[in-house]
Amino acid sequence: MINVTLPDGAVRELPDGASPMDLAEGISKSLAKKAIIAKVDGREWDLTRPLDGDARVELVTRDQPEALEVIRHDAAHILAQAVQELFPGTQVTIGPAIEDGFYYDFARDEPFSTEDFEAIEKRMAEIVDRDLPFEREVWDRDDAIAHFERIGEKYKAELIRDLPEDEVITIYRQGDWIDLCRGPHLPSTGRIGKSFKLMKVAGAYWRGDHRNAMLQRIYGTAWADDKQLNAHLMRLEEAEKRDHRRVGRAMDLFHMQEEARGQVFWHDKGWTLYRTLENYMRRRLEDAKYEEVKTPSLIDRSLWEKSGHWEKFRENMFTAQTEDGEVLALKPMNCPAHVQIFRSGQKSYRDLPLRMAEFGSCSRYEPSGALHGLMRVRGFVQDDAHIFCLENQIESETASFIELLNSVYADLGFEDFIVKFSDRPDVRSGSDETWDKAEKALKDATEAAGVEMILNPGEGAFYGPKLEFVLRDAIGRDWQCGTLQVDFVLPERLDAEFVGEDNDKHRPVMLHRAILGSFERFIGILIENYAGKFPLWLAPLQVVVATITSEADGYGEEVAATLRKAGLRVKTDFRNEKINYKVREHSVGKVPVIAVVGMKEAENRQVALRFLGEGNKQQEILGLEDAVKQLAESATPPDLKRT
RNA sequence: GCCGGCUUAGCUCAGCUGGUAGAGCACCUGAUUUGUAAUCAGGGGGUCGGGGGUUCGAGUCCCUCAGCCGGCACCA
Repeated sequence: MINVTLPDGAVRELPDGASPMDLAEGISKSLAKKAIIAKVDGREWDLTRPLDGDARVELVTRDQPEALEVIRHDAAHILAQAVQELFPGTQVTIGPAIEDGFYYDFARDEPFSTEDFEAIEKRMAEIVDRDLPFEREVWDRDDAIAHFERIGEKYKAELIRDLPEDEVITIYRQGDWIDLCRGPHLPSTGRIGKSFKLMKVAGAYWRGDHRNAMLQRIYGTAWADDKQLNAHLMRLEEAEKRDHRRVGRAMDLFHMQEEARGQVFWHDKGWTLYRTLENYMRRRLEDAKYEEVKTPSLIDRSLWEKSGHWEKFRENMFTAQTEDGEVLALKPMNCPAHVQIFRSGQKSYRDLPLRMAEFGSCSRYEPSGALHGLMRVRGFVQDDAHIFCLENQIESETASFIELLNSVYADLGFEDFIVKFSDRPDVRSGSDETWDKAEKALKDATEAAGVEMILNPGEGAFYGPKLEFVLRDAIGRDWQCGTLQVDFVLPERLDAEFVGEDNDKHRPVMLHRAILGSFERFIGILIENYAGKFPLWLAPLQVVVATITSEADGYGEEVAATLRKAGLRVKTDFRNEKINYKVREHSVGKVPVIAVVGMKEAENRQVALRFLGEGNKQQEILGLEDAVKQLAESATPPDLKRT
């Protein structure tokens, strides 16, 4: 007999060789039905896998979030089986559960198309109906390799070969189909249900390496029930409406075109938004004791060679050649230029920390496939700054940077975001000792600031480790916006120095940092976050004064003039149209406030303010002076409200 | 850059197995002076992404280039 301890502390006796399923059935039929997997002493465990002794056992049921991962993983297996049944000769590789779904990578000469999805989904449903038990088997390593080689699954064989020597090779069987897999799985295919849907096909390199073969990845989504599935599909549909490219066109913010790939034509309204954001950032930087500079766009290649960028990023730099053979590069970033300003004249330890900011226009020749609306462009402006400081100032500078970033993000509507810590990459500059020092300094400082971070191994910059502040777009894609990088390398390479207390020359440490990252990307995220319905202070057009009859136009003009005088961005709509028409048009155009003016208002010197909202007509009739006062106040940028 | 898909009016999209292009919205004109999400009537607008080919005939089939979209790779 074995003793099983339940989460509530109760202990149950079960016969030897009993499985978590037996446990569940012993408790209640409905639990046995709802159970997905078990956690045995904290380890994930198949329900049907016999327990190997006394243990703490927890049953994970269908309604728990962890269950979704298992359902999705199972769905990936079923997808692979369906594909192999329908398309013989297709090799399987890997197929994990991911956020909202799963994928499976296949090797096949013929491309899959979304037109194949219907047939594949149908076959998947059949496999669910077959209710095949998932059976876990432990295989000998060499047998497993030989088996997969024999059936022509060279990717699987390679995977097994590369597993650590002591790894237990487990194979999961569903009917006559088997796959190398760590598990766990549901007891049978019937338990998964049919709340899944194939979403898209895409190319993906074997093992994520571009030197390897290109596989075909089929993405799917899977949920515990149809309600969840439909809710997810609905969310996606809603998210699509927030796409910054779509909203940007609809609101006439910007456009892009072939002749200037990866660069933005900012229209009047988009540029107003941009400038509002820039002015806000400028005030925040001034408050935080930064100085602002401006450096050249075209800089001789010799400087890029010194900094190390030429060697590492030459292919991604735009260059220009003069008549006499001089090669210049359009600056892809600002740091070497800032070091030049630091180097001009003498710097003393008394000048440190020196915080040098620039709204720096940068150009990078990004790979064609990487371009993506405003999120990934070739011409962009960073809210860049470099903090030249002493080693013992890294911690306090990191702390105040994180505080500033938090405050800026909160003002712009982002309360939570992910922070990643990226350490030394394989190809890098600087000695291991320098890296040890830089990584420790950044990590300690971040921890001291109380920030939770996710480790992102090997993803640092070539000159130093970095903190990445990641925001999410409407459909869940992550984009790095803010960053903080500790750099002991560039000051050395570019020979930056200051005179210390001891009257000797010393190297400063450089902190590279950005809050928005690039205006382009950040505005893209901002558009999607607000779905174009910006808070009043950011909205490019804040108020439309719309008259009901042309008799009120004179008063309407006066209202508009008064609002403009109070600093608001105002347009008038005196067209010969019904008020319904005007309200609809400006609501669709996401104008935050419509000031409706008819003869009633004109006679009483009032305005009817209608605020952008979900269907419900929120309006307020105010005296002109009160209305102006109220609007001017709510249009005040958050930082100016605080002072 | 790689794999796949897409590209028809300003926008969103129709156009079956090849027989020389349509809708809604937008735009323009006229009428309507209107009270909180679309007033009515009329009108203009497309070398169907570029180039090449097959065919008596190509928006439709084939090749090629470009751009965009979705992933992957890259991201100082």
